[in-house]
Amino acid sequence: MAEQVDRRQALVNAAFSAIAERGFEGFRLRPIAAAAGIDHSTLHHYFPTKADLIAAVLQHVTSQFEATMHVALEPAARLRRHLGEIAAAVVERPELFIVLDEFDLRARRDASMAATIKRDEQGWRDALVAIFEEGVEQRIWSVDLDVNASVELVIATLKGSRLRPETAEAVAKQLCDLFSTGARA
Amino acid sequence: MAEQVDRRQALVNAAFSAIAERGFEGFRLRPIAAAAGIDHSTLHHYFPTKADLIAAVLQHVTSQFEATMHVALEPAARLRRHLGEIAAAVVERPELFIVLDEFDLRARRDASMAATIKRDEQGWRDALVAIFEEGVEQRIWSVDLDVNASVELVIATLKGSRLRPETAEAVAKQLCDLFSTGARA
Amino acid sequence: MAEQVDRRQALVNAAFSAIAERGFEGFRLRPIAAAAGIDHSTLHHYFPTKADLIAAVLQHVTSQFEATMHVALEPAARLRRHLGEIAAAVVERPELFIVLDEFDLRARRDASMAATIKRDEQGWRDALVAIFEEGVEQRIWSVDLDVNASVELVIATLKGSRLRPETAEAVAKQLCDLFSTGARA
Amino acid sequence: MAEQVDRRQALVNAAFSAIAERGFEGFRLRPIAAAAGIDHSTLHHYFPTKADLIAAVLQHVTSQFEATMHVALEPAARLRRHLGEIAAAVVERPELFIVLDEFDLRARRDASMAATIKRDEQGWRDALVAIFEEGVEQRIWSVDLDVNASVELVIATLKGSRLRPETAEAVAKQLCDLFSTGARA
DNA sequence: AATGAATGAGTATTCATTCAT
DNA sequence: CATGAATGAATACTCATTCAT
Repeated sequence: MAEQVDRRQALVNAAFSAIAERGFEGFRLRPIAAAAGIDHSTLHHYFPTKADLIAAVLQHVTSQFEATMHVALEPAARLRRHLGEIAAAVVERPELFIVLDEFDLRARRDASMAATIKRDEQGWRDALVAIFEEGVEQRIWSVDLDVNASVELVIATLKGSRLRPETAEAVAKQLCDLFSTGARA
Repeated sequence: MAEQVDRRQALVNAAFSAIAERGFEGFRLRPIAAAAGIDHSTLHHYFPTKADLIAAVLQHVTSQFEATMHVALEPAARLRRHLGEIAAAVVERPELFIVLDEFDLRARRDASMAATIKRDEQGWRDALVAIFEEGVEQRIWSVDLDVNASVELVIATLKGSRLRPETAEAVAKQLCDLFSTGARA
Repeated sequence: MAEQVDRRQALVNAAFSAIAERGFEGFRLRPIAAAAGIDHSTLHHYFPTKADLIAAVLQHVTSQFEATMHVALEPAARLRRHLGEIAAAVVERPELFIVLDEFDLRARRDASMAATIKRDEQGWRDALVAIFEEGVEQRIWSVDLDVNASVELVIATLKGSRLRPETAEAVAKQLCDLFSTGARA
Repeated sequence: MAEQVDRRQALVNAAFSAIAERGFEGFRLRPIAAAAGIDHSTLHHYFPTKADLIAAVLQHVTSQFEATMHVALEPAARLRRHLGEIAAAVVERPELFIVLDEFDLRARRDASMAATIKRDEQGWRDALVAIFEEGVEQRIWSVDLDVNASVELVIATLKGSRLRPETAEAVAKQLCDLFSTGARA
């Protein structure tokens, strides 16, 4: 029983690494099976089709993004903490975000993949909305602040940082500073 | 003579559309040739290898991004104008940005592609640096403004908006507002 | 288990016949697979590349030339017997020698093939050297006999007979007669 | 007019070199045309089909083997001279003999090629027959000498030497010595 | 559960040849 | 004469999937 779970997980891990390194374009089942130490036809016992394995990888990836929101903190600090943590994650585990990018791009042509991603992002989006709404309520930010646009800005910025991990932290900090103090002389 | 150019261009256009619609993963030469109305072996007369065609598509894509900087404007207005124009382009021609995303992702595994993209982006990066440096000089923005981080923030944000065209304009405006006035109450 | 060996052998046999009949120039994999009664892609299950199949054919061919030297015989008789046996083989199985010729020619441009052939020929060459050295020692042949040149002469003659099987036996006999009566001590 | 002849010859020369270096297996028309400095479709103006060009190469090769028999010499000396000259040619222009080998092998599957080669060889064969018949007549060699077998032996030996130019001269000398001392009347 | 043999549709690429110019 | 565009049949090789064992 445990074997099964392990094998499945080994396959998902191998698939994840393969996608991170070579993208979907060069994603082939045989090397995945080989990396997991099993015959390539045995792989089909665990994942009947290639799409099934890919779906499992997506699950695996999204499951790593349990919202790390620190609700106890006041909004500005919470935003800073959140942006910092994600930027740090981009630096520490760039493959995770590379793979996410692959999935984001693929979701454009795969409805079920798009749905999974959207569901997963909703939690994130809601948490960000909460930050900004609380911040406005507490007069940290102006009542004129466009909450939705701010949320999308944060999301877009973080997504856009994924391909350049080396700039992720500076970018996150800069965005945070703009929200905190603005840029005027 | 004109025929040649047309055929080549027709192939590049067909390839561009195919990548926009199906990504690199499903990018096959036969349908491209068919879409251009020629035999698939004739395609190789124009582009000896698949990579050659892809390179031509990349050229075609990057050539559409002639810097649209309005140097006459003062820095803040220039930034606003620039962000607005790109956001508008994302809305009007989302495929262009989708394909750019495909190339960005592919560049991670293809050095020559990475070089082409980097060269192309350098002009953009330089123009943004100029905006912020002039802005700081003219005391529009604080001398403490991290110019490089700001540039990367703008780039990351715009790249991150590519996958969600519907939010691109609001996001660009929000970023611009933060630079102009900040968000404080 | 037996199936596997049979299929592999069937492919090698079919490949051998194809090379004998049409040479390397017209050597294509599909007809080989068809002759062995399998799909052309299944062929790649047994021989990943064309070169692998060709290498197997070479092995198969060289393995048929286990030295048929009769060490018990005295040198002159041994030479006569050897020449006679090879000439007879050229007559009985001309395809074997045709294919050998194809490989000899190909070896000029394929180092690993050249190595295999050379290794295989070394045994033959050594056995011939032994015949002539013993013959000189026993004063059957003159001490002035150039052993190496004699060995190369035998080899060249036999190789040169491959393309004209109908003359092979007369040629072998004639060469033998010359050695019998013309090189005496 | 002279241009035409030159172009044709340039193509034949280029084709000859290509066959010498890569054999028939890798013999392609485009590189031949390129080597001759013309477009690949212009080649078809001079040689409508690939086979036509190959036939011209064969003509070119066989034309280089004008019998170099020195009829004035007495038979044994004539044989020695002839063998020496061919062996020297093998050493000096190995490509010529390599290409001949390619043609010999190909002639097995191409009747018209076989005919051309046979016709060309007939002159050689006749000259060798004359040597041995005169030699027997003049009691240089025994009346028991098998003239035809001797001729075929000479031919086989020389053909067999083609693939090993480095041994050609020693082999020719050895064969000659055997005839000198071993077939005496 | 696991294997390896088998499949067939598909992949880029090649090449002799033809044809309009 | 010469060109380059165009063809189509062929070529080795790939890969997800299936099936008998």
